[in-house]
Formats: sequence, C-alpha cells, structure tokens
Amino acid sequence: MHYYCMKASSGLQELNIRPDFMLSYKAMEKDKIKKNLAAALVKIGAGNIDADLEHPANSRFGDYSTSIALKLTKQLKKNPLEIAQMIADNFPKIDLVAKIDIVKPGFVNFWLATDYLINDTRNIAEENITYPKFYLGKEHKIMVEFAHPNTHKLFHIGHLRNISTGEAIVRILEAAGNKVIRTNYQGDVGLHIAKCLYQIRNSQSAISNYKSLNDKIKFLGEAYAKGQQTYETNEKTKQEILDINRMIYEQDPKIMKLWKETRQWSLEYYEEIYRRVGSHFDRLYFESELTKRGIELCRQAQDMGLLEKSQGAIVFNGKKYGLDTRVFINSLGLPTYEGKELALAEKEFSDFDELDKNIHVVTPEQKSFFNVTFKVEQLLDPKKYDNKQYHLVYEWVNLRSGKMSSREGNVIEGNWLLDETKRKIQESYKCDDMVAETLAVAAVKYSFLKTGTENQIAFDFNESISLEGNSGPYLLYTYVRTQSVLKKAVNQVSHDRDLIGNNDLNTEESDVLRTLYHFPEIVGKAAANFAPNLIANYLYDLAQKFNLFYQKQPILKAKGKTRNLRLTLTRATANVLKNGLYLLGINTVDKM
RNA sequence: GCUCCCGUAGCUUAAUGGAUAAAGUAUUGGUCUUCGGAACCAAUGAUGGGGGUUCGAUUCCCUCCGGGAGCACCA
Repeated sequence: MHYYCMKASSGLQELNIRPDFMLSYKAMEKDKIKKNLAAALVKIGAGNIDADLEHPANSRFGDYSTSIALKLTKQLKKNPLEIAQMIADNFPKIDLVAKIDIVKPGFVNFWLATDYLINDTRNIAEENITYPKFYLGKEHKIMVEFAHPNTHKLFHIGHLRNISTGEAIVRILEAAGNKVIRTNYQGDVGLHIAKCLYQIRNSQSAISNYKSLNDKIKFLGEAYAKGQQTYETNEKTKQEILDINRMIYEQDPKIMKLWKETRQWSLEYYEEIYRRVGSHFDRLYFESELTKRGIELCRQAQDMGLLEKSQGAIVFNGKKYGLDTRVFINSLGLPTYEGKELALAEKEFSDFDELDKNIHVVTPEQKSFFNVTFKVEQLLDPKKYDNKQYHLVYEWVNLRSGKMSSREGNVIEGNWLLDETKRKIQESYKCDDMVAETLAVAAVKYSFLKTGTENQIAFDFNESISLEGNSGPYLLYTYVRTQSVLKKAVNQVSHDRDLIGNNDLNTEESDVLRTLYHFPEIVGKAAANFAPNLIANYLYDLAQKFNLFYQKQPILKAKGKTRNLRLTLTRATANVLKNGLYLLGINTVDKM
C-alpha cells in the first residue's frame, strides 16, 4: 500500500492532518509514475525529492506532466531541457507509459498506454470504482454538523446552500472511507423566539386557527416580524419580550405550551424540507437542552481561571491569545450562544464515542465565535478537543439587489425556490411530476455546489437556476442519453470481448477515455479539501466531452470492436455521472 | 481603528506557483436523411491599480482602491 500525500489547501493547513492519515491509494496509475519518476530523479543525482505530477490543463501535453526539471536547474547547474531529457532517459521502461515527451521550457510529459486506460474504463463500466481513502484520525469517524435552521423562522435559500454543501461533504467523506455522523444544531431558545411568541400572545387570533403547515409557518414569520418591530420601537414591550425570553430559558409552564406547539410546527416543516432534498440527521441538537449544563461548564471554566467576571457578565478575555473577548454568561445570568456551545461540544464528543473531527458547516461571521469557543474547549479539556473542531466556512447567498433580511421582507424561502424551479421546468418541458421534482432539486443543488464554498453567491432566479449549459439538468440529460443508448444496444457489450489492441482512437473517444479515469482522484481531492465543487466541475467537463463524442461518433451504428469500445465508454460515463451526482446529493432519472 | 474573506469576459463562475487564463450565460452566425435539440460547432469578450519574490504569479508577499464580514452581554 502506498501512502500518498495530497497537498492541503491553505484553509486546511490548520487541520494539522498527519501524513499517514491522508490518502492511501491502492496502486493507481499516478503512484506508479511517481515511483518511477522518483527513481529516475535519484539516478540523475537530484536525490530523494517529491516531484509534482499533475494532469496538464491541455490534453495535447499528455496525461501527466511534471515541472520538476525547471525546479532543479539551480541544484543540478544544468539547463531545464537537459535535465528533462535526463529524466526521460532514466525513467524505467514500464508498459503503463507509452510515451514521454520533453517540451519547451522543461516539462516532462507522460502519455499512458491506451490499453491500460481501456482496462480502467472497463472496470468503471462494471461499476468497479475504488475511491482513495482520506482519514482525519485513527477512528475514521467524523461528525458533520449542518443545516441548523432556527425554529420559528423560515428555511431560506441560505439554509438550502448549507444543507446542499453539508450533505455533499457527508457523502464525499463516506466515500473516502469514513463513518460520518450527521448532526444539526437548532436554536429553539433566544430573543428571536421571544419576539415571535410575544406577538402571538398579544394578537387576536388563536393558534388553533392555523391548520395547514404552510399557514402555520407563514403566521410565525409574520409574528416574528411584528415582534421585532415593537421590540425596537417600544421600551415597555421590549421589557415584556425580555421577560418572555427568560421564561423560555427557565421553562416556565406559562409559556411552555405555546413554545412547544409552535416549535413543533417548525420541526415538522423542516422535516418536510429535509425529505425533499434527500437529507436526514442522526441527531438533532437543540439549544434548549444545553442551558443548564452550559451554565455549569462556564462556572467550571471560571473556577479554572479561564473565564472571568466583567461588568456583571462572565467573559473570556481573548487578548492574551490574540482573540476577541466574548460573553459566555450575560449579566442576567443566562448563557449566551458561547456558553451553550461548551455544553454542545461536550455532548457531541460523548454521544458517539471518539471522533476524529467535528466539522461545523457555518457562515463566516461566526469565525470569531468559533475561534473563541474552540479555544476555551481546548483549554478546558485538551485531550478531548485538541485539534478536533473545525469551522468549514460556506458563504452567504445574497440577492443581486442586496442582502436578504426578514426586516425587509425579501427572504427567499427554500420551498419557494424549489417550487418555482419545478414550475419553470414543467412550463418549458413535458415531464411528469416526479421527474420535474428531481430535476428541480438537481438544478437548485447544483447551482449552489458548482461554486466554491468560500465564494458568496449573487442570487438571481433567472440566471442562477439554469436548466441549460453548466447546470444540474444538463448533467441529468447527459445521463439520460447514456441510458437511452444502452437500452437500445441489443447486443450488450461483452466485457470478455477483447477491447485491447484497438488503439487507434479518434479525438472524441480519446478525450472521454482520458477523462474517465480521473474520477477517483477528483473524489479524493474533494474529500481532502472539503470541496464538492471539484466534483461538480469534473462531472460537467466529462459530460461536455461525452456530448461531443455522442454528437460526432455513432455508437449503435458502429461495428465490432469500435462499437464495443463506444458502448463501454458510454456505460462508464453513465456510472461516473451517477456516482458523482450521488456524492453531490443529486438523484438521477432514466427518462426526462 | 484593528482582524479576516473576496475583486477574473456585459453578467454568473473555473483554474494544487506552470504551457495559448477555462466554461456557462448574453449577443451574432452555423449544425438535424443521424443513437433524445434540456444537445453540438464557431465568432466576440477578462485577471481592480502599482511594486516585490520566482526560470515562471489569477495564485505567494507589500501597498493603494473597491465590496463583504467580525471585533461584550443576539443567535
């Protein structure tokens, strides 16, 4: 077994991933070339160094390329082309490599033997795909905490981006060999709820008036907006809202009935959305279950000298660590978000035995919050928390016209977006309800996932949710094409049939062939960088190449070996699309 | 004021320090006697400004400009 270290992106360096837990590849093409390249480098006197080896962006530069010769000019005191030639001359002859080229400034380009690639493709066509392993510790166990909508509020398109990202991260890490625990932390106490409940208590309409889930959620949203308004403008009601907030924290029976019922509305509403987008959770955590333990842990931290009293509150003084100062227990004696986080961490790290890592999928404005709480946890119990917590930043979904805010009433609800997309699909194309639903979810999820998590999305319905070009429906359409062809292929490809020896491929066949085998590597990279967009981009590239191949090269009308090869390429493309889309949390359809 | 993130074609986005900066969309023109036109081909069009490190910078460093976020009792 070779251990293969993948370079972590800058954001990942703070994970302190130990090399032996990185990626363990089972002898892939790349490892074989790397090994022989290393041998050649020793031979020419460059010593034991790790050379770069990548797929060139342009396929005319071969399947793999290294720029190591350019980097060795000083050390070897030779010009790069000379060094490149020496590397090529000393590279051990192996069947895998058909050709080595030396190019301009000093690149060494490797061309893989077509026979090998065809063999790979045949494996993929038989759905025999092995992903590289990516482990973050010896337990191979990771918690991914995502979605986290707060009760009594709308599930908006920002949450939709979160849940799409979180779900994809979960599936990718699972594919990379980990046991993944899905959790979801929801705020069901706090001022936003007090505002909402205050308004309901003081309104004329009884909550029993609202029957459908839709009406209930709409009612909650309106109540919150009004409560928010009076909180800001009326000092007297502000005090009453603060009282209600305290009652919720203290689980005062006078407010519990209303709180429980409205909270349940929210939870049912969220369950419906989770089902709709194909997510589920192993454990839902709630702020309300953390109040008591949060206070206890803060007291404990205070006794240890980690937290201190300041202006009636209990705070963490971050200055000596270069961090912000933040409040853990406010001057009313209630635990803040920070205080409760200590109790959450304790639960999360004991409910499922030992974890290698806990990944929190959360927007960037909570950086300061996480830096501080992670620090306090680590000081509280280094053995338990050291290097275990990670804040995976995903960025906001903003509107072209500006930020969404409930105050402005321009919050775009997740369900609305899915419904609108579905409607648009059904207006433009003939397809049944199930297919339209799958396509809508695919279009929405893909539109979020194709962008890197660290980029803000400027959302515009007509432009963001596309059904053509680089879109979810395009990938599904490509998959449907493959299914259609494969169904019509009366003589299924016989995998025993010798495809090898048919090396005279045309450009389109070759391009598909030379893209298919990247798939496991891409999944490994996506896992190591927590970057679903790498898979999205790869699938799109593959789909484009397949569609061009499909356009120019008849599959079913071809004869003999050519037909078999083309069918194998088609089947392999289908499998990569299906498996890749699964990793993105997107279902395929056979007809559309 | 301090800290962090982001500035790539009209718009939305790609690009482990590598080769001619890649797509979608929009605009214009083309492809159907052919396996699904939600497709394919072509044209037009870009790294915010200025320094630096390097054989090589969209990428790393400095600075300026522009956008976003955070910095004590919200979550």
